[in-house]
Amino acid sequence: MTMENKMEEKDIVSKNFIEQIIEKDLENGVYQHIQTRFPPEPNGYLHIGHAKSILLNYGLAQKYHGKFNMRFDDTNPTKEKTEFVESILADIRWLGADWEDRLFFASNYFQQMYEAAITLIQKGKAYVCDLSAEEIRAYRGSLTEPGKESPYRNRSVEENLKLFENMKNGEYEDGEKVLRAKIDMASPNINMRDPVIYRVAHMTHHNTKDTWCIYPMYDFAHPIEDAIEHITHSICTLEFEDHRPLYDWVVKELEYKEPPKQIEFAKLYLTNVVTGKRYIKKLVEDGIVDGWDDPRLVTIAALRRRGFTPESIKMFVELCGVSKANSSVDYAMLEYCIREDLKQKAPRYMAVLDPIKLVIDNYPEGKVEYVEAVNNPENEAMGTRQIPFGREIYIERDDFRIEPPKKYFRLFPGNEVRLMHAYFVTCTGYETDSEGKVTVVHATYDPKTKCGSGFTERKVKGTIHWVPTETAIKAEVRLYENLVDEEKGKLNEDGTLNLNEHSMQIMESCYLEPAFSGAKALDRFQFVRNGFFCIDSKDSAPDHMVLNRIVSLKSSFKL
RNA sequence: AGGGCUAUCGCCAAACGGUAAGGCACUGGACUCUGACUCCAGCAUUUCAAGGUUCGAAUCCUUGUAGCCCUGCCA
Repeated sequence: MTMENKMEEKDIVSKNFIEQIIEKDLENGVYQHIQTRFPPEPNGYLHIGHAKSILLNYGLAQKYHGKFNMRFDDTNPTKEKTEFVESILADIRWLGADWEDRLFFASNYFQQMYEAAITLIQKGKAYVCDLSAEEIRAYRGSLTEPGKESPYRNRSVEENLKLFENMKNGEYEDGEKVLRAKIDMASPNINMRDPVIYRVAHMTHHNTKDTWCIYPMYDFAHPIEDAIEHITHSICTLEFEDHRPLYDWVVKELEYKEPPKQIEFAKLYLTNVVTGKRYIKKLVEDGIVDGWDDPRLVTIAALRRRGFTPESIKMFVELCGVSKANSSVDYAMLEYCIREDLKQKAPRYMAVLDPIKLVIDNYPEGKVEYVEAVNNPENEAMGTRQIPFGREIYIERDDFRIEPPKKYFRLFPGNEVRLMHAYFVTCTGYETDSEGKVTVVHATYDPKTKCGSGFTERKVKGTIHWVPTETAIKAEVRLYENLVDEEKGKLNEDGTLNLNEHSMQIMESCYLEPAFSGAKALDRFQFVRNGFFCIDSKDSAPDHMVLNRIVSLKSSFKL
């Protein structure tokens, strides 16, 4: 069954709560169409959690024949960089979310936001406040006590208008004055206690440069951005639930037709994995990882470099579902998705990580023959390849035991196994060095048992991988494991992380089939559980292959 | 005068008063030129707890409990 079929099956079974809201809105004529958006602030790289939001918003737009907008929420020049704009767009493109010609910047709406603020002032719903940041905090009250009103709360409309214009014209220092919404200082919701909606910041903005020295706050800007773009369902994460009354207030006071509605869902966390922009940023800045695309991270760039496909991430996100319950998804689910996708499209090659020489004593010296191997038994369209076979080959050290444990059915003295794509061989002996370490394994082969010969007279329990000694390609391999936080994937109180010690292993060497013609470039590989490798590439989409022997080494056979 | 949100299997997650879907993980077994894949079987008499309403409750009511978020001129 294909991934698509599985997904379709799921769709039949249930709809998530956001889909239910949308369908009800469409039925009741609240909206004639639906429009969603993904609105990141360009202050870092995207990670797996953002993928959920992107794919959710894009998927919803597709499902209900609506539109999906890309929008940078760049209302705070102190944190944003153009560098991040580019990386974010590249990641979203890679994920396959298509914003068509609708790429927007909140900063392009600054004029409209400025005018909206004036509207509020004229309606007596906003005022310029001279209190300092500290004073505002003090006046705001606490979680259990109401706030008290600012002495500047009742300035006249005319005075507010003048003062706000002065703010815009740069007549005040940063922090000297702010514009506040006039709502309710006694509200149990702290966000409604006359929130600041405009602040002064003399700073060059990545997009608008020095045009403005006042910038709108998120709570004021976001509903306006959504309304301007005719967004219907403004989907965000749980921590904004408390902001929804303010969102609705802005949209109502500004009298937008068919106002957007905010819907919140739970963020995606991966169990024991460092998620969260803030934490990833710290790892990058502290040099604990090589960069934003370090394969041990779960940024989109890292997952791509590590070999995850857009399809696998899409499948993962859909499998996780959408709800309002805080949860942490098992990393095994992500691994399942990449296995599911790659097993159809990755060629299955052989490789030996820790080699031991196997000499087939009854095979003619100097003879080389080619055996034919299917590239992917589950996908015949991938064709076949020829592998040179000879008297001496490498096998995996772990595939030979002098004293086999119970139920071990690979090579040991007297036992016969299949060399994948080649012949049956029977182990006849072995050599060791002075320390007892096995250096060479001896065997004999049975010419009748060649792959493709149709030989069925007897069977073997084990099939092992091999590479020719002469023509194998030697490469350095890095086996990456997750950067795991033994606690919760979050920082400790003192700012440190509880990282595992073995977040990366480096293998000295790896012997690969000659099929890897571009092997000189292949100095780095990544390991995905159950034997999926990909070529580590910063510049292009990674090539994948499946090294099947790893499957048994890493996963199935537990001694 | 605090407010908001959430609790269903080890992990996600359906169920919308009619008798606990599905996926991941795990455990058996079959198959196998990859100990993989695939296949088949198993995996919540019970939904945070305790009461109540009802012929019938995960769903409604009451009272608790636990977790997450909120006191930026961040988003």
